[in-house]
Amino acid sequence: MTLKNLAQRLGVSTATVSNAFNRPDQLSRALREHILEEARRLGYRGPDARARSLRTGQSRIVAVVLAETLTYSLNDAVSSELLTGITEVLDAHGHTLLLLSGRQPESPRHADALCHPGSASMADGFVVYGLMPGDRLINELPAQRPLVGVDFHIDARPTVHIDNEPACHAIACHALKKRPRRVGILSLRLIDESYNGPVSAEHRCLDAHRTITRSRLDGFHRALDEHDIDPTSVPVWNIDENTHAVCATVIEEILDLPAEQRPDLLLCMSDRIALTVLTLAEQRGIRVPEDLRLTGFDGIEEGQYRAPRLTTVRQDSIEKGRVAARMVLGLEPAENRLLGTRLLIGESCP
Amino acid sequence: MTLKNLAQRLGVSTATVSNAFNRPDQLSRALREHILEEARRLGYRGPDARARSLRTGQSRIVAVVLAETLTYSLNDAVSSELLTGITEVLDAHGHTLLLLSGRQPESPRHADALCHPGSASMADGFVVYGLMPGDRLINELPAQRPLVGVDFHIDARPTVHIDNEPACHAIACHALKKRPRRVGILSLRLIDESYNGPVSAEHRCLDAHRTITRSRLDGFHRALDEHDIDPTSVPVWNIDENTHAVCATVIEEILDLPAEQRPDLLLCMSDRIALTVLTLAEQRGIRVPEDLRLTGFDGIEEGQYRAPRLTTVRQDSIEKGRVAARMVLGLEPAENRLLGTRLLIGESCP
DNA sequence: CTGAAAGCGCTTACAG
DNA sequence: CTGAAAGCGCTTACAG
Repeated sequence: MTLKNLAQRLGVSTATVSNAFNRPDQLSRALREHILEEARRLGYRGPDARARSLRTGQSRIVAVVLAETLTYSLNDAVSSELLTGITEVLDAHGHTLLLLSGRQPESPRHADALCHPGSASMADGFVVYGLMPGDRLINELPAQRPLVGVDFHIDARPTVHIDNEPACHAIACHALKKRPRRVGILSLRLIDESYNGPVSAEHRCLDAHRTITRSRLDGFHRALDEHDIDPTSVPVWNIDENTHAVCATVIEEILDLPAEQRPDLLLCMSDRIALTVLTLAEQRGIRVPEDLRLTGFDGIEEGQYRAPRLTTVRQDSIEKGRVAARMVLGLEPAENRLLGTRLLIGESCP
Repeated sequence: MTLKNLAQRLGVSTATVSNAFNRPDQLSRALREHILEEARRLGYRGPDARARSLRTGQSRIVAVVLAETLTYSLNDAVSSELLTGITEVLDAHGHTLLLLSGRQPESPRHADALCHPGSASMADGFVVYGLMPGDRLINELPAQRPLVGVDFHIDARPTVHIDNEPACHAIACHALKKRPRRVGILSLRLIDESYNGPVSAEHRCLDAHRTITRSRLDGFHRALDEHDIDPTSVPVWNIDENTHAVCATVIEEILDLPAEQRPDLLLCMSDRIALTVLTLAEQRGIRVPEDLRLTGFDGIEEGQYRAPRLTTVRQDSIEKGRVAARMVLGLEPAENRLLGTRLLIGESCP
């Protein structure tokens, strides 16, 4: 059943049927009702989105391109919040969300795929979240359509960011008010290879301008400096994926150090990391904050209803998503935006 | 830049350019390479997905229609696992995921929207997850395209289910081996209105054939019966949304009952509920399992790395998603499927 | 308020 | 291996 079919059966032109669905003001109320009723009766569900999008050049679809795997992004609280904010705006404006992933789990796709934008070119606009592994995917997206980066910079495109460096400086300053015997930093992906464990001089760090982890590390280091602790003396552990399972392997290594080598303050770059420390410390009878103080980053819900609550930086990822979506839809100027954060003092580092 | 443009510039027909992108075997290797190279040089990113989908009738997009709000679904561990399983299969077969929600947060959309399938008609197939509020949305979807229900039944369509009744019977039997003084049931949405609190005779329950909560309740009741406990004597609390915040209001009410009225065994229909009980009980100095035994449902990760681990039913939602996606793509027969579950004994109810 | 006609950008038999 | 042509289902000026 097509619009043309329907028009023939009803003895009107296709333009009239189209108007019945799209421009109520272009035909009489009675005729419109008649057409809609007959459409329903004959099983015509309305104009086909494929044809419509070709004709109008608009699909009412916005794609979110996620740097991480979809599996990760769907299960991570921060990514989920971002998506929540994006969909909130899209919903309100009659758009829907297409999910694309930059980091395919294992896709030995045929070489042909290289020259195909796939369903990406369906979307009216794009939100790109996180540092993509390579620029290939981004270069395949239609260059003329709006594209907004979140949490990392793309040349010649607007970005939505938070103030990572000052936020980390602030939380570290709070933590360092009470002088620790030994500090450690648990970092999210800081280096350019898949690796979990202590970072040493040989490791090649990711480009500072493009990653949030470098900014966060800079904030920590500035605070350490100001408190007369040599940043180079503070060990940094790299965690390649922000999941309980991956965090746990690195953290166990740290918590199982002899008590005199174990840090009594851990600055973590995510709440997920800090929460995993909390759980594993509990299991080992290490008391937080008495034996080990702990800061997180993100301010996710899970960190705020457990006891002890995390001391952390609250970032409003939902708002980040809203802003990005509004830029893509042209509802606000497409320019770089820096969103603020808030220090949250919990019991994990009072 | 269009395919036609490109063909003109290169002095070949549009068919040849199209074949260069889609059917490598239809032209010489040298010509193909030449075309692809020139395409790149001239900024042509490959055939437009909109036109292609109109022509071929395939968009390589599969839509997931979620009964709950996207906000909820993206933040819930079980929904996220389902989506993970779906995207895994879609990715492997070159499809992408479109997210639709049945339960719009607040959308006073103009009446016109009623007669529009919107971008839904873009998709090649549909996975519908959970009981939709009303059949309207489903009836708007193109009837000829594959559609698979998950966790609830749609007339004349295949469904992927788990064995809710037997699973709940089994976990309740386990819990009732040690006779409780007083049992309570914490149920997910069981009644046909937004309500949080004790369920009484006046409440209208949702249709038994369509909801998983009724099946789960039946399983609990059968076990109670077999253990000589009158099911009608066991209070049931309704929780309208499976989030920490909503669960907490109901649970606080229960935990704050005088000790002699408070249940010492709570059968919960989700791990989220059970975990919230755990957190709130901890805060009140109620010991689990000594003062209060607790069972969950789902087997989400968060329940298995905390101490005490939850006693729960593990359902493999990722597999549920895989199966549903494979059915939609026609990779396996579109027929009703019942997936098994596994009883997980943790310390919350040994 | 209604209809005839062009064309969105592509793919696919089909003829050469 | 290549090209000319039809047509996927719709929307939109435009003329009446």
